[in-house]
Amino acid sequence: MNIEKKTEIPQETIRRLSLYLRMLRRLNAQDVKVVSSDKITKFLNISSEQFRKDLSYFGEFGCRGVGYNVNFLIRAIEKILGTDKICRIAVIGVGKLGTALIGYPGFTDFKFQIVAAFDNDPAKIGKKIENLIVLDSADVKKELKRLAVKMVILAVPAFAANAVSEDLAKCGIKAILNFSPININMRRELCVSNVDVACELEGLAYRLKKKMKE
Amino acid sequence: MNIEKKTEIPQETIRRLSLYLRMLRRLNAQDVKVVSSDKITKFLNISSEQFRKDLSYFGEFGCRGVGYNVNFLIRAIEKILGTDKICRIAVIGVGKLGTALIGYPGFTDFKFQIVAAFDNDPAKIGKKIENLIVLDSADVKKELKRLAVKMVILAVPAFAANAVSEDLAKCGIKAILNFSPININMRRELCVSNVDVACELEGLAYRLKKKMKE
DNA sequence: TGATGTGAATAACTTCACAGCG
DNA sequence: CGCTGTGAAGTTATTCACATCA
Repeated sequence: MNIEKKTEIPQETIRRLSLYLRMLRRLNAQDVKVVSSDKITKFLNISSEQFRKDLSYFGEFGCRGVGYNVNFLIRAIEKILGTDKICRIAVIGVGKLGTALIGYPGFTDFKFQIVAAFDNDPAKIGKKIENLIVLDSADVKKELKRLAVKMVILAVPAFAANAVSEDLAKCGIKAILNFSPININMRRELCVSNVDVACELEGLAYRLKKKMKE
Repeated sequence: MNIEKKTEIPQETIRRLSLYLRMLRRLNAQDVKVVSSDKITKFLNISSEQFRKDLSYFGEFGCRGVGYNVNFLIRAIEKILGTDKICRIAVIGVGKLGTALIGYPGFTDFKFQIVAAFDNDPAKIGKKIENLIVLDSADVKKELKRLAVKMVILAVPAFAANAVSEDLAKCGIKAILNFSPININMRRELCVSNVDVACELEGLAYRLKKKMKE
């Protein structure tokens, strides 16, 4: 039976799996071997039923009356997400944000590897950032194919984002994490996730305003 | 009648309002005066009904048979979000990411102003980043009160995030945009929005894997 | 006529309540 | 007994279908 197609899996379930994973890694680092759904979700603002339901879309991972084996569950969720194998990533645009992301320390524990950086600014091409030589954006197609990169982080200025994403789609990129403040044109064959600082701040501003009124 | 309490407003509606706003500003920059819900949503992967429904929670903003006045709608949405007034923000942690955010060019068009930067590293305190002198984290309470800051961007290492957020809550901060790779302890009086690069990449990895199977 | 605005219908998600099992 | 796993119930969000009005 196709375990992942029993029913459609909620979007949010996937996001929460990431959170569970992070928490589980923390527990693992603290040498916790077994943990209950209550414990895992205690600091995540998520109910334990939600946790169990989320996992239930993919199978059974716990021991009734006992809880979950931390190590086992980490591997299981990594496998579900597809992050059990090394994932090679390129960064396009090495302005301040792109540069910061290349050096991002939050990837420890993760199998994400940044293997290339690109920019179209001649002043930046050839420079070294962390362990990477900045490549010419003009060579994106050639280089990404050579490096077998499937996923990129896009951190170029707004005006360039759409054109770059078109190029990326053409050279076989399937997933883009977009930090440019623009909603890039969604082709159906492309997975895009937008991180938008201004949107987040606006959301906070709204909640803040609402809270003040109460 | 309390226009915002007719019914509860979906979380996602607020996020989408931000997207509409961005699109409207782009149209405005192109000197478009009036626009239909179809046009606005065309490049956003959102249905026009959704757009109209989202606005309907807050009132009526269009002209039947005609569409929406771009300028008027921009102001209306800004007012809804509470971003029609200048919003003063502090950045805590001026590592690479914090520094990049201070110089973030995506805030043009917005009324967000970064008015202070803090770090606890003596090597960084007193240095200048963009137009700001980096202040000592020890003075957060005093300075944020003085500067009337209600919202902060948190970009400190994971291990420090929770302690800092506790401090912030104590000194009257009401909203945190958290870039630290940790879910900070949600006090009820605090609005928190987490931006988590690893989670986003994991989400993409999952969608990528799923797409490959099809 | 042509677009908006909105109740009603549908779909998606979460919570509940409890059966199942170590 | 305790904690997991899960249908059913309840809640929330989206889509539909059409009344409305410049």
